[in-house]
Amino acid sequence: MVARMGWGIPEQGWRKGPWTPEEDKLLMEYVSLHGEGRWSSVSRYPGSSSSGKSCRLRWVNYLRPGLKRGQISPQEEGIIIELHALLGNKWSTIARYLPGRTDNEIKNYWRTHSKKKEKSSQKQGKREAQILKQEEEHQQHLQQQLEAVDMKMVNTIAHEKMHEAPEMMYPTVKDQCLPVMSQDVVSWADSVVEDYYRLWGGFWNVDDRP
DNA sequence: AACGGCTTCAACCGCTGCAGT
DNA sequence: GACTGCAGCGGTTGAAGCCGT
Repeated sequence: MVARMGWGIPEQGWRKGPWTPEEDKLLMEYVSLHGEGRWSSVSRYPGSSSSGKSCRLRWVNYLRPGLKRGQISPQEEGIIIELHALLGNKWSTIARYLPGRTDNEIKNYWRTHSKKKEKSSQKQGKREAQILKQEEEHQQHLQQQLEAVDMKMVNTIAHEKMHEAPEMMYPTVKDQCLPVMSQDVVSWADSVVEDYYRLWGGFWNVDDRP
C-alpha cells in the first residue's frame, strides 16, 4: 500500500488520516485477491502503511461494493427508529436490516437525528417551562387580587351588615369565641364567597393567557 | 466578502468476545 | 483453564462543508 505520509503522527509505522485514491485502489486490489477478513495481514501487504483495523474500516464503510451513498430515506429512517427502540445502540445489527448501509453511517445518522430531537424537545421544554412560569405568576397575581378583594369585600359587607343588624356584628362572648362553629357565620361566609364570585368570576379568563 | 456556529461524515480509539494454541 | 491475537463493535473526535448574519 502506498505510504500514507504527510498527515498525522505515524504510529508503529502507520500513518493516520484520510485515505488517498491510490490507497483505496490497493486495498480493493488486496481484497479482490485475498477476500475479506485477515485484516491483520493486509497491514503487512507490501507498501501498506495502515493498520488492519483501519483497512477493515475503510473497506466496510467506504469501499465495499453495494454500498448506498447519500441521504437516508424516510423508510430507512423509520426502520432505524423502530430497530433502535427494539435493540438500542446495536448499530451493526441495525445495519444488517438496511442493505447498503453501514453501522457507522447509521450511528452518525442517529447521532444527528437524536441531537435534533433533543434540541427541539429542549425548545419545547423551555416553552413549556415558560408557560408554566407565566401560569404560576398569573395564579400568584390572581391570589393577591383575591386577597385584596376579600378584605375589601369583607369590610364592605361587614359594614352593611352592621347597619342592617348591629347585634350580628357584636354577638355574645360565646359567639365571639366560636365564630366558625356558628351556622350563621358559615352561611354568611358562603354568601360572601357567592357575592364575590358573582362580582369577580369570569373577570380573568385563565384560558386567555398569552 | 468575511466570519462564526452548526452539521455531517470519515476515521481513530478502546474495549469485548471469540478462536486457536 | 490461561494466554494471545484478531475481528468486530460502539463511542468519540476532528476536518470539511454549509448556512446564517
